[in-house]
Amino acid sequence: MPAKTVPDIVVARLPLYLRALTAMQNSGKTFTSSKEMAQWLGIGSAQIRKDLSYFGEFGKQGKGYAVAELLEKLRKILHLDREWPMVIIGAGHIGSAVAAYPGFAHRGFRVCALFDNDRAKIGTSIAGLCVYDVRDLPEYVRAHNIRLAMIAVPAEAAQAVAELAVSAGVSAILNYAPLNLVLPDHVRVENIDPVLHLQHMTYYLG
Amino acid sequence: MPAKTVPDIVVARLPLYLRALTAMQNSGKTFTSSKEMAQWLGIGSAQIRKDLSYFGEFGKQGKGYAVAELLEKLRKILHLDREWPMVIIGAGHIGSAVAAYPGFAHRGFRVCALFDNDRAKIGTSIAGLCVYDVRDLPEYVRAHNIRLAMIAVPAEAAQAVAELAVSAGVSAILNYAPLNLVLPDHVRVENIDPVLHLQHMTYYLG
DNA sequence: CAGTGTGAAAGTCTTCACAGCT
DNA sequence: AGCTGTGAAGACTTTCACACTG
Repeated sequence: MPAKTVPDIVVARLPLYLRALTAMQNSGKTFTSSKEMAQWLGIGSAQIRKDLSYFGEFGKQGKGYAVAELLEKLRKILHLDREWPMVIIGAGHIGSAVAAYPGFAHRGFRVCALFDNDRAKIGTSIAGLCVYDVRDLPEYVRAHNIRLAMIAVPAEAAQAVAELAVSAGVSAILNYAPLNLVLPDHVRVENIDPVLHLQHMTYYLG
Repeated sequence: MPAKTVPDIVVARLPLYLRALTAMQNSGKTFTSSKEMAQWLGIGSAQIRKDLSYFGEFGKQGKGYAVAELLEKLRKILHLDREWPMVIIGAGHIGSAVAAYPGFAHRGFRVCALFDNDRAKIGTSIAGLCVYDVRDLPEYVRAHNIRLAMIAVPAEAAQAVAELAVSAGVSAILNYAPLNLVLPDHVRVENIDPVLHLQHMTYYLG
């Protein structure tokens, strides 16, 4: 569908549009406009129109966008017209909290299992999910065709488990460990480090 | 110190440099170069040099950068030469996990207290911190001169508590609720929504 | 020589502004 | 009349490449 190749930064905004549209739908709206979405999101309306134009023409001239229809299109574009199974590697503080996060299910994702190397945790269950030995990760990933992993182990261990996951077939990683993972180009990595955000903001807090 | 005004995107990278340098220091390195840092971070060396040049000249020609010295300079620039007290609003899943996160203390931040509106939680303690009534937030923020808050309440409640926090003097917010907060321009807001990252990545997972 | 600091060039992203559709 | 979709302009960011320094 994309005629030109789509800038990554544009792709990154689509989930934002999805989120705003979902909120609108939940509040009963059936139509919206680039202007309304823009106010909601705090960005410019032209940007939204241009971003969407990379993927097709979804609006009705003079009327705006049908919320349900645009939602469906965006979901298809982002491959959210299916459910993505995920594993979490690391069953400590962060891993447990992420496993218990109720926000995944309704937005396209399902946490299947946790992995750890701590014998005290292996075999227990967290948030209703089994904790397996990290050595069984490759087998599990292959058996269940897992493409997505979240890494929530200490920084020292992160690179090694990331490589293990990738060698088993994982091709996208959401990394909570505070370091930069170095992985083959075909693997997508996104990072979450709250401290980075805080340190960014303190710059402005004279 | 900044002669020109510094692009925000440059400021956003400084914490990354800080993190890499800290890791280098912990592994015993005393000198590094823009090239080495660049490999570590997966970006270009020229970018690092140019970013740093907005703030001064920190390198030694032909030698590189003294790790400890550059760390100190960056900390000063980001105002991390002090400890920032923070509050967490919302003592549910996410708030509790964030409160228990051990990664703040050594990177310039200290969680002081949690706030919630659930009578069952108020008065209890989580991760060694008191949970207070959210109605006492303004008083607490003023009394302790809090500038930073993390919001971890359900989406429906987030805008209201953000406004409450801001009216009491909070000027930077790290928002874990999955919506866009609309606040006065002088308030800095950064958002963390793991699902956004996942949805970004699934685009590329054919 | 190895590596910084930096103008200038190249590249990318956002915003403008308007033709065209309903 | 109101709003989309989009070239073209403008703004911003990254990268290049080299004079300069210890």
